[in-house]
Amino acid sequence: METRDFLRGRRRSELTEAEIAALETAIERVETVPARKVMSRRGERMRYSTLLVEGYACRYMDARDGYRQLLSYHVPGDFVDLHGYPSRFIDHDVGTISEAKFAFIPHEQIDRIMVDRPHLAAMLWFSTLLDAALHREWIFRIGRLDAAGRLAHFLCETFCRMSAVGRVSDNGYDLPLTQQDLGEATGLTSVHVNRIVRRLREDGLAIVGRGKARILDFGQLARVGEFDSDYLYLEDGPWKA
Amino acid sequence: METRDFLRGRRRSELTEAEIAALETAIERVETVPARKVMSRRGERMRYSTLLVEGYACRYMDARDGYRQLLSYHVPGDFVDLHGYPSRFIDHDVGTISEAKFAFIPHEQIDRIMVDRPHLAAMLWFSTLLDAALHREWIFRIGRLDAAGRLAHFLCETFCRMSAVGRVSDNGYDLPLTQQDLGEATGLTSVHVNRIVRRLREDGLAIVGRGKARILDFGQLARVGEFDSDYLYLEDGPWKA
DNA sequence: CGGTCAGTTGAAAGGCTTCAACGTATGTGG
DNA sequence: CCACATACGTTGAAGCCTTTCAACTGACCG
Repeated sequence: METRDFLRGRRRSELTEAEIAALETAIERVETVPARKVMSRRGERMRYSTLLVEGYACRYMDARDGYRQLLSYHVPGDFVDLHGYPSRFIDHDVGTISEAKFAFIPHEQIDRIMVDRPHLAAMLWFSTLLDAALHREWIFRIGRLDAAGRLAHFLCETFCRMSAVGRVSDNGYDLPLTQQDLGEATGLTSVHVNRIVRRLREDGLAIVGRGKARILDFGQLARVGEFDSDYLYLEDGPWKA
Repeated sequence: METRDFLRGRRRSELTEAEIAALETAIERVETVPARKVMSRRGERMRYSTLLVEGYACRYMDARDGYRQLLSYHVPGDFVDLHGYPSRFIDHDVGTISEAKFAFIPHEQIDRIMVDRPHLAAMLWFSTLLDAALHREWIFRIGRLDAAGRLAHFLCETFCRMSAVGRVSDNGYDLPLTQQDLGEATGLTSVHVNRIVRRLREDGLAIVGRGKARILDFGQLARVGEFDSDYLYLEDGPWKA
């Protein structure tokens, strides 16, 4: 059951047994990829899409001067490059953060789903729109929040998403990002991320470091980050007070 | 032919006559909406999706302190809130910029397209992924470029998109955005936008004002904004030197 | 012709970056 | 088991890009 976490914890994602089985049989192979490895490159022709089964990955773009901008962060259950299906190629890079396990689904299999299973097709479409909603929230985060707000918002987001796929215990979860990575996700320098992480810790909001995050005061963190989990389309959980 | 501009000028968007006809007959009604009017509100239940036929619109989110963040800018041919189809509601606001004409397509009609016309359905899906690609570029723009770069990038993007749908003449096009709006799109204040617009003009790159933009030196503007039109999936045009 | 809204400009303040050095953990080879 | 390399994290000081605050201009309109 490699598709176990696909759309897990999301509203409006009712899949029938038959649909889950269809998705499962569409998988060609499952592969484990080392940490910090490029999976797909900008402009590359895509013949399959990959579902992240275990581990963490991200999308990113490179600026001319060598700086990176992270575009999204992915957790198990995310259909990472389904964006390459309708257009047959992708416009950004995809890479792993930690060691990760991917299920490969050839595009011909998705073609068949489009023809035979309109509802499952709509759910695949839906999952790419969840990414779009995530992107919009990142625009808001970077465009309108200050450094502390950006970090707080990012932490709230990862907390909720990890919780939805059962990867949170005692308000802590794996977050294998360096301060450099966090800066590339939030449009900040690693130096400034360092100072903000420290402030969040001193203020008792969250502890970030050593590949882990622990949320100490979600309510306060959500206030600082102007975070509202609606855009994640999650079933009810601890983040809805 | 209200769907005349749908996917116009985009690569990988071959629609058959029958598909265009099917889309055309899916339209329930066409409506003209005044400038600066809210079309859909965050959290609203959606029963139809709208195709922008003429005029300009945008997506946006409000921050607590009253500031807005624009999330995308829409030109004729854009299927603005198709994002509300698979999930039945939207997570952001949509409003007009100028007076605009919309074609309304009920979700039941899209359901039928999903069942009867898998290829057209894939094209609808594709059009929402163009939005996602746009969102990613906006993240990059705001996260990694300075003020001049952000404005330059935004101008290159609107220039290319307007050109693709035949709304550019003599390198000039309608851009009915105030400097305040431009600031909300780029994560800047209107005061700073003013200074940058002035600099772009003095440097001979572009003239922005009075609801119009004119590109004087696209190559230089693209360099400043680190702009590459790949993500727009456009047929060849003047922007590919 | 006053009122409003967009645009313009100057001066001061501030948040974040830059630069640079140092600390700390982990791993590897002699 | 220590010496060394490397990568990540920490801290301070200086500088700059952008914001903030404030005032003024110009265009349009009832």
